[in-house]
Amino acid sequence: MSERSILKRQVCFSLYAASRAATAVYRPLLQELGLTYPQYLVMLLLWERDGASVRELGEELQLDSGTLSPLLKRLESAGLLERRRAPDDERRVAVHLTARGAALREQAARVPAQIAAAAGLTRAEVEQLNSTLARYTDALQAHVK
Amino acid sequence: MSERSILKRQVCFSLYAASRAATAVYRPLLQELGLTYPQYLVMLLLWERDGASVRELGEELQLDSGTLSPLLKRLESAGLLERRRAPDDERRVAVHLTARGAALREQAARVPAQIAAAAGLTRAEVEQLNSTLARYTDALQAHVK
DNA sequence: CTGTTTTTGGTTGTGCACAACTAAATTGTG
DNA sequence: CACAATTTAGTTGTGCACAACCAAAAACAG
Repeated sequence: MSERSILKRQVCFSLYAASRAATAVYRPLLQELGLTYPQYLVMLLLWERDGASVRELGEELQLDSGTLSPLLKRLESAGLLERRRAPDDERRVAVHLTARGAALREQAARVPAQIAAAAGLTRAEVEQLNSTLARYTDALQAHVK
Repeated sequence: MSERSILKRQVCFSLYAASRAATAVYRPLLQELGLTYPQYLVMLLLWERDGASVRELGEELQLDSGTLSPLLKRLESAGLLERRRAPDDERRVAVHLTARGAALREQAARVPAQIAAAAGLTRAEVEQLNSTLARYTDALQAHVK
């Protein structure tokens, strides 16, 4: 293990590299849908929770309005969603799918299987990786606050 | 496990979130050194391999010149390094630390321990996470080419 | 009800990532 | 040697991330 480079010995770098490698695998698949990877994550949420507010999306994705506002604006001008001020609380902006946005779900349904094929990990390994990462993220986030 | 949200069930999102959470823990520590996280990675490499070329740095970091060129320019104007065309092959740009850049290594030496404290994983878990991530990244990268 | 505080979303500015392209230097081939 | 192909850095343009700041709406306190 000591022959690994200075970078590869650090978990942070492995994460950083793995995350970008995963995004690179998604890129060509999502390009067919006209989405970037963060846009795809937003759509995943909206397909399950149409009408979520910007704050709720940000909570799930751990992204602030400085990232989400322009991203949502791009999805809006692509005709996939609409933003409407909530009538009962005008601070909130509810994000609603258009028919086109909702329809995209069918096409996107094929994506996860294609990714899984590329990952080269067993289902059990995926489960374990996922849960270790979740604990790691939680520990780090607790430390920042 | 099925009560996890649509996002948290996907390894790709766990990676994406974990990577950003890790960067967020580094940020205040690196700010004292005047570095961003990707800049810190470049400095880690240079502290071990002063004079590496842009191509070599990009190979290790999996970053292309579109990312590295401006990043190196910022480190250069911060007085931490210099870029010199290699006399034997003028296509290559060798990146050399300045005295200030080399000296920063002492200050940076404290960073990894502070991060480890925040991670909340045992040494064995870190080792396993790291090796699973490396295999995952390799599998994904093989699939892209 | 009035003034303050909090919540919510937005804007601006900086720094990655990465695709697409360019230019210069080197290498390979007939 | 001539000249095509390759290697190496750099530039430009788009889209995240995130800090710092702002404005409007709502909730709260006296």
